[in-house]
Amino acid sequence: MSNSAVINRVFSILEAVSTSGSASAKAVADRLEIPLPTVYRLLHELEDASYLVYLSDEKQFELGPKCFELGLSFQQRLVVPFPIRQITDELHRSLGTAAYFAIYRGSDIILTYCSDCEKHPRLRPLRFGFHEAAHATAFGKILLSAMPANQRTEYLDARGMQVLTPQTIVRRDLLDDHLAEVATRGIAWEQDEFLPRQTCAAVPVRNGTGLQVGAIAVSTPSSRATGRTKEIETALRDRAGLCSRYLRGGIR
Amino acid sequence: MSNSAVINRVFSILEAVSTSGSASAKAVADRLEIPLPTVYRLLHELEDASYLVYLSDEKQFELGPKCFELGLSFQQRLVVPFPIRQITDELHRSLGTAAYFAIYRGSDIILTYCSDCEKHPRLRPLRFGFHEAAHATAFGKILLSAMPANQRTEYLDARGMQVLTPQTIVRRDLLDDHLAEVATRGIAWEQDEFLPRQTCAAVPVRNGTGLQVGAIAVSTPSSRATGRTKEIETALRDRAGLCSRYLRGGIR
DNA sequence: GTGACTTTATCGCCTCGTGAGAATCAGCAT
DNA sequence: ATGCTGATTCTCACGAGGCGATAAAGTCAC
Repeated sequence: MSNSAVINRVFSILEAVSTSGSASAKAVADRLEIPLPTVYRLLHELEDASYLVYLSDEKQFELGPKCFELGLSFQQRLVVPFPIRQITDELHRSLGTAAYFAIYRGSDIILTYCSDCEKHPRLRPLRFGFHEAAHATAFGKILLSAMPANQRTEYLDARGMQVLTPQTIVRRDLLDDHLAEVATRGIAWEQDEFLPRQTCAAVPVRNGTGLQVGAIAVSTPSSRATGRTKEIETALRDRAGLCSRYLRGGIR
Repeated sequence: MSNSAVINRVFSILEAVSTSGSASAKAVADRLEIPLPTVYRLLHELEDASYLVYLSDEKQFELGPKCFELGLSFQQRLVVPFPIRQITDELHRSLGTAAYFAIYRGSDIILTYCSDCEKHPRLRPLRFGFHEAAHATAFGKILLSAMPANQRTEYLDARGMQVLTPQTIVRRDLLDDHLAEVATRGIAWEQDEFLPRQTCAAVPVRNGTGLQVGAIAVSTPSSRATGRTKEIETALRDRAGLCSRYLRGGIR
């Protein structure tokens, strides 16, 4: 509603080129159902701004260097402090699971650090920058569990609740019950809800004022999680405390 | 000229936020001299599109996840084939210098792979994605030397010829002479022109049709380059040949 | 040179962006 | 509570400039 058509078009073009890898003017016009001359105009403006480049040999447009610079800038803005990385690494090693650190940002929670190895790889979709499917990930649930009801509704309505596995919780009432439990227990579990046969757990990290500012999490095959819940929970709470202490004071 | 004001404004806002790391609406308005209500409108459109996020606690806007996705997409588009990386790594090891691979893209040459180590670090500004200052870098000269005069003029006029060190060639006639020599010799040298006390060399890489498609390069402190020019040149030509052969055939 | 395609130029219509100004909201100190 | 300050949103009338059907020009392959 009430959005500038130009801006939407410009970004839809950028994204069309991005997902295609490279695209001709005509391909973009067809795909987005925008008249050709208009597409050319916008493509050229994007090219002038260095967000696109034109490969004249192949008559194709591709993403330009400015896109990479934006990505870099985003990344630099979210570098995780060394002590937090250390704590996450140590969690990874001691539990023998992939470990993650995620941080609040606006109304989202973004994965900013992964610690894994060949033997205990991270879940494929979980890389730096991941912020989707909050209802189906352990650290996403931490975010949701701390939200007031109306904000949670808004959040979930805006992004939807995708069905990722048969176990994904998609009924809103069930999710609310589940999140209430997460909030009281101070730990979020997720079994086969994001990826089949994979289990995750997350615990909130707080800053000096006691506010949740992020979460520390682990993932492991569900087969290796059974019988270790107590151990994992203790390890997570332990490391979350260390992170919170660092964010509170600086010194350990 | 004759550019859409909206589009320029949108991207200048995006870049203002990017360079500031985070910025309030008022700061953006002041910096770009755009009236406040307009800035708010555009900021919100960018927010709706997930190119910005609004941190309500701090009343600040920052780059959103879509920016990172664009950057990722750009990066994935330019991944260097494994054999080329191997050749560059091997060059790095055998010469004891940082080594680089850069590729043509549109009218630019973009650095797509760096091979370095603690002992032989790359030049700081040269990271993946680097494409500036073609007149002052060895692989940039490779690009320029292969351009017809009018195209070269256009290129240099568009980006200017920044003075980076006292040795940087900024007189167009001198550069043309220099590039003519680069073209005939098939190797580009750069001594203290990009960074003081640092020397680079680059040799073109060709594809099956004999067209230059990129360059392989090295950098080293100028003090360690003297007396080794022949050795470096041979090593570079050697590896460039391997790269070209790979691009020509696939098999080694 | 011919045909199929890509890219640019033209141009009047009319949308839709624009920004001054004012109202509203949010936070904070008194 | 009560102002006070600064951030944010709303309103609205003007007119710049985006839009796209159409057509012309360029480009390339065979």
